[in-house]
Amino acid sequence: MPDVDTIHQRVLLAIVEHRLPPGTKLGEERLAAVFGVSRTQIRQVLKRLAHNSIVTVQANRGAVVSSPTVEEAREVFAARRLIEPDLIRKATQAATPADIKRLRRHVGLESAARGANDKRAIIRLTGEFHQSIAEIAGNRFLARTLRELETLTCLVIILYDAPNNPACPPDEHAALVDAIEARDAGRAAALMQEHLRHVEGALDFGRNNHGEIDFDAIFS
Amino acid sequence: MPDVDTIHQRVLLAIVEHRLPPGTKLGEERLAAVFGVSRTQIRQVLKRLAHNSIVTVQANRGAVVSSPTVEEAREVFAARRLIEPDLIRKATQAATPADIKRLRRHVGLESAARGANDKRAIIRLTGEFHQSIAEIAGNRFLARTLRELETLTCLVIILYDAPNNPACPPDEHAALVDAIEARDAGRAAALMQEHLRHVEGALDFGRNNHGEIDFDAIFS
DNA sequence: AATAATATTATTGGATACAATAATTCTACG
DNA sequence: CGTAGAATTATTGTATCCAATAATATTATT
Repeated sequence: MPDVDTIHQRVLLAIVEHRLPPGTKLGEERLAAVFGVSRTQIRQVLKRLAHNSIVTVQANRGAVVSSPTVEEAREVFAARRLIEPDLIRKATQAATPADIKRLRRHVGLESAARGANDKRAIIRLTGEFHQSIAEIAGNRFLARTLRELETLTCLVIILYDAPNNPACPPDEHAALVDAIEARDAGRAAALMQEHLRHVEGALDFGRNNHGEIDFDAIFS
Repeated sequence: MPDVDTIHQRVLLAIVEHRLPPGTKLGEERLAAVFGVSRTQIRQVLKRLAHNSIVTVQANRGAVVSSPTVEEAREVFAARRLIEPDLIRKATQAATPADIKRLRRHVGLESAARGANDKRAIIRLTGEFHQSIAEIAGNRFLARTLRELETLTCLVIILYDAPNNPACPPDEHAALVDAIEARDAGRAAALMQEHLRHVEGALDFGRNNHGEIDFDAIFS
């Protein structure tokens, strides 16, 4: 019988891996049955997700996986461009040899997933990479904010990515680790900024999100 | 009969205004009686506060107002020094004349509260000023993070401020509004950074927090 | 008399039952 | 045949009840 934290993690993972796309209704009874727990537990999970904007709850109408608007998507990236260069600067100073080893191993896993064309693993590992850097940097509040932004990024990508778009430019993570290992905080920060611009640049905000139809655009 | 949001606000305000200092036990039944609601509502409020680190819950032992450690305090300020200069930059670009007028009026309220020596009003208004800038900047995720950091700052101040320390250097907020009005984003950002350094600098992290006793320090 | 073990009490955690609201289906009328 | 209204169903929101855990008081023993 899984506890609230476990359920939260599993639902989050399902959302991140795009098994629960934006717009999906998350009924309480349904989830309770799936995890074999009472609604009480599910309710806590949904509240938590809602607090991070991962899920949107309407009064008396339940929870659905959020569909970030174009504005929200831009704000997510603006926030990441602000926070992550600073985090990697701090990480470059704070990283122990063990940390760097761990990052290298992680990049290896990413390559493997890319080789196997395992998209879900790629998405998950990509997110974990950025969060690992946040942890090494050692500011729990910024790390928490990044965790939230990272998850939202996954929703944004599924809504707005241009077709046949590589999830994350393949070897930029490796370059980031190189800069950390060289203790070159300036380069690391610059690479991170560039990296985030690449990810955002690969999106197509003109294209409407899949869930809702923009009648204005159609009948104009 | 107040709803969850109202109760959340009122508890938060009480914490911010130092009427509920760090370490205060927040018993569910007690709060439920105070607000005339059931424990169910109170639990939601406490969960929400816990999620923002305002309150700390121990399993089966209830919730207490958090006592940020020295490390956490430094991390709060590090995060603010990163986020707020950027926010005021954005606010400088985005601010409408009405926004600027509102900020001026707010600074006026702060002066008045300082004149009346109303410490609780000073603390509250100071926080609201920073949050107003975040709203004008228009990034809801950064604004949310700042809101959390602001509240934690209030806890940090009560724990670590040097006695007889002016809450916030009096006229720096006015100078910030001046820079916004002059559309000088660079100056605004620099002033903000300086402002935050002043606030942090006025704290005494050597002094132990009031709640817990450091036996190691005493018997060494 | 002091301490340890035990019993009691208080408080939190969770499930269930009930109430309120929204969604759906059915029926009646145009 | 289609639409509007009403009844039904499903789902969320809330309170209460019970169980589990921790804190406190009591008692017994050395």
